[in-house]
Amino acid sequence: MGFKPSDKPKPKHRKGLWSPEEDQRLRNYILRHGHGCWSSVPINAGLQRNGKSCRLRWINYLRPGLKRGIFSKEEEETILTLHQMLGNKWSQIAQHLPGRTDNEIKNYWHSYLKKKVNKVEEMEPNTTTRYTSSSSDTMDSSPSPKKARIGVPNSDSPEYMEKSSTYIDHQSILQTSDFPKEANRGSFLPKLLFSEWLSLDHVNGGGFASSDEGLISQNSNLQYTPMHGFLSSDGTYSGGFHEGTSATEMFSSQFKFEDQISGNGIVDFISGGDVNVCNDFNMSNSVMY
DNA sequence: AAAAGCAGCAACCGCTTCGAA
DNA sequence: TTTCGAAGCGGTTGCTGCTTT
Repeated sequence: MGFKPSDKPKPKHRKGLWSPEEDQRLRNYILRHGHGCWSSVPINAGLQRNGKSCRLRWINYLRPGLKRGIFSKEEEETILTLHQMLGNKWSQIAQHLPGRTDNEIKNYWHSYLKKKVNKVEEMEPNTTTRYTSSSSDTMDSSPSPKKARIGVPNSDSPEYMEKSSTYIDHQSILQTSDFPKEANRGSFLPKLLFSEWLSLDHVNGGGFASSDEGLISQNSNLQYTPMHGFLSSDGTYSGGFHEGTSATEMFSSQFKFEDQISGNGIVDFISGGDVNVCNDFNMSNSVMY
């Protein structure tokens, strides 16, 4: 009996939705050690998942700085514009929507924007597709009537607009003659970096704790929700951005922070000099996962 | 009140790309 | 140059909750 090496049973990986405990384990592990090689993450973190699944969970839901909730009008227009230019390059589109993931954008497209575009095309078959939202249909453009009923601010409301932290200069994109090339390089628009979130949190007295419990407890009015990030005590989402921070302020702070980064890595800005904590997060010109 | 239908979203799957050996 | 493993990406699936009948 016995197994030949090739017959060795592969470890049984859990599938399906992530439990809060799994999230906690993964988050704790990555915040402490960085992800390094994803295939080793579930082993080291004590998870019965495969590395791919861990990576996806981190990127789409656990990664700090994620913004959740309904898309603002600006975001919607950004997606429409970029989709028109880039096609289904969700990751590239996501690079221009700080805090949004490619998966989220893709879902939003398939569940809502695609239909909207089709509707416009049906209504105006002779015109070339106009992706940008017309002002007349923004009020009925809520992607999820269900959610609108449960108190999520309307995307046109001042409250919502204020919370929206996405900014994109459409003109600058359109006027960039070689836009697709530039977009592929992702070099001309601000990006949301994990490091930005860390730095802001750090600067604002967050004192990036080495444990997740510490991280949360530092923000006493934040409540972690396993699926949707952080809820502030008033129930609004606070996915790593600071409420009331304008897009300009946010990006200028990001640029300042980026200025402080030399070379290709983040060095020694958390945990009092424990370089190993963060040197697995590589800094590049694209969104950091 | 129950069942059916629908929509949204989280997660999986498989292909491609990249980099190291 | 080739091979192989890891990461990235986009398409798709399936579950869940809400709405409608």
